Amino acid sequence: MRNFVARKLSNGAALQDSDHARLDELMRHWKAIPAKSDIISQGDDPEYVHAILDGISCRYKILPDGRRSIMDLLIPGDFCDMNIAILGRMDHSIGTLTPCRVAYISRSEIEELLFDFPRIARAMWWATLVDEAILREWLVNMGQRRSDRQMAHLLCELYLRYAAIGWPDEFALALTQEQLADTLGITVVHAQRVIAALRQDGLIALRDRQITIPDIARLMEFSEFNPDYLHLPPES
Amino acid sequence: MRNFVARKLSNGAALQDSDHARLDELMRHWKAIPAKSDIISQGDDPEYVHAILDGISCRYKILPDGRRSIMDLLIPGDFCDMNIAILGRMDHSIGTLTPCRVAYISRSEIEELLFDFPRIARAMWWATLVDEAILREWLVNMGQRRSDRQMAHLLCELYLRYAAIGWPDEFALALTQEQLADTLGITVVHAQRVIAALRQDGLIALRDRQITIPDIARLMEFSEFNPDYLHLPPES
DNA sequence: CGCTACGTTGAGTCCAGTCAAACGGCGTGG
DNA sequence: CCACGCCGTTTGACTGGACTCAACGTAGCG
Repeated sequence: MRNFVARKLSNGAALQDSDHARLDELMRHWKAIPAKSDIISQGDDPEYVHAILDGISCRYKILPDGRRSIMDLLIPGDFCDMNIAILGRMDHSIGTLTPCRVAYISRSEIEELLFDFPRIARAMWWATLVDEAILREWLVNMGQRRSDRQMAHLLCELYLRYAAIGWPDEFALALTQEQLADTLGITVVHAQRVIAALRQDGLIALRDRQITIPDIARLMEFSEFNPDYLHLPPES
Repeated sequence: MRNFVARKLSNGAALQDSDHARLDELMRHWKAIPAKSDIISQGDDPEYVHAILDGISCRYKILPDGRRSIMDLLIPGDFCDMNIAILGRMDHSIGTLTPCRVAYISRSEIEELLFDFPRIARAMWWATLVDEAILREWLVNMGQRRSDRQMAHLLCELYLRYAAIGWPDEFALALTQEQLADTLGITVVHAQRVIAALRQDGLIALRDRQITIPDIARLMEFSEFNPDYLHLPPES
């Protein structure tokens, strides 16, 4: 099984063999978590740092009236709570959307890692800053675009993020319409209509209840997608 | 003139006299920038790190059709581009909304600072992570709340952020309706109606074309404001 | 076989956008 | 000094995108 954490980080810094070896070691310990379970809950002061090895999870908050707001999608290679030690308590929760395999690493191991492997430390910084850039772009997306463009923009981003970790299979997104709706801040009913319209126009396709992208260039043009904010290395 | 950078950072770590002295030294060099000018533009690879000493500026992007999306408001004490060296080029711009005084610090001075003053370094980390938490809350705000609550929520946040740097005067926000509208992702016309409605209900007041808050507790209740995400120390 | 979760469709409502116009303050230049 | 233009604010009428409520379809599963 490939190490998607290493693949992701190598977009942020040129890792060497010793870095890869250490990362492989750290990913040995993992657990399987079913869909729709919390990895960390709001208010926790977690003991371990978690990284997604497989599946999709998300950062989310629940509002007083019960609505859920998804603020981040975490795919294989992403860290959940790298820096939470500095803030103390989690101000949001992290939960699985699909079944996930999640690596857990003790805080002391992380501290050693950052100290002994400066290239990895730099790549971790890069990853943190890219996460922030993604948040900013999501803000633009929600604030300024109509919901069909929003949906298309989100799909473009995920397509590129999967590409950036060298995902072996063709892009196929297994989220439910409710999960997509909570991410975009729209209702399930409206999400359904948006998806239907994008399908009608051939911008996306469904296979096995999963969303696929027949022509990424067309989808990017439709959603005015500019990949700069992902800070990926110039494509090889 | 008080050092708002030091005041802000002391919310994230207990600074000592030597830390304060060094921060005061670093803020010696500054320039005045008129309203509506860029401090850093998209695509730049800035040589200096900037901190706001006075006034309000913002992170923003311009969309292809000319609309502006404001993704962050920077008030005195906030750093603009702490970590941009790692990402290389700016994926957004930073510009003033009101006239500002902006300190500039060379990258090498920053590196020395982070190395020689571990308490400051830790506080900088704290500030970066709080910025991220604010972005996430803005995402919740835009996605899930109606525009009157959105506006109220934003005002509550700014009220607390000004309080957290020990702002000497009563809170009074000098942004135009267009600037607020671009921040919330609504139109100027609608921003005007929202402000008028909040005023009608006595939740906000205008004085000198500036927004003031007669009763912060009422405004917080109205907007379902939960201050946890700002990670401020328990109020003294 | 019936339950549950997810997806689909329709009708009506409402929040926010659009277009348009007018008002007030303020600085500038004739 | 006044006229003018600019900027930000205010108001009105209309439109439209997204929400609400409600029902039905469908596939998987105990």
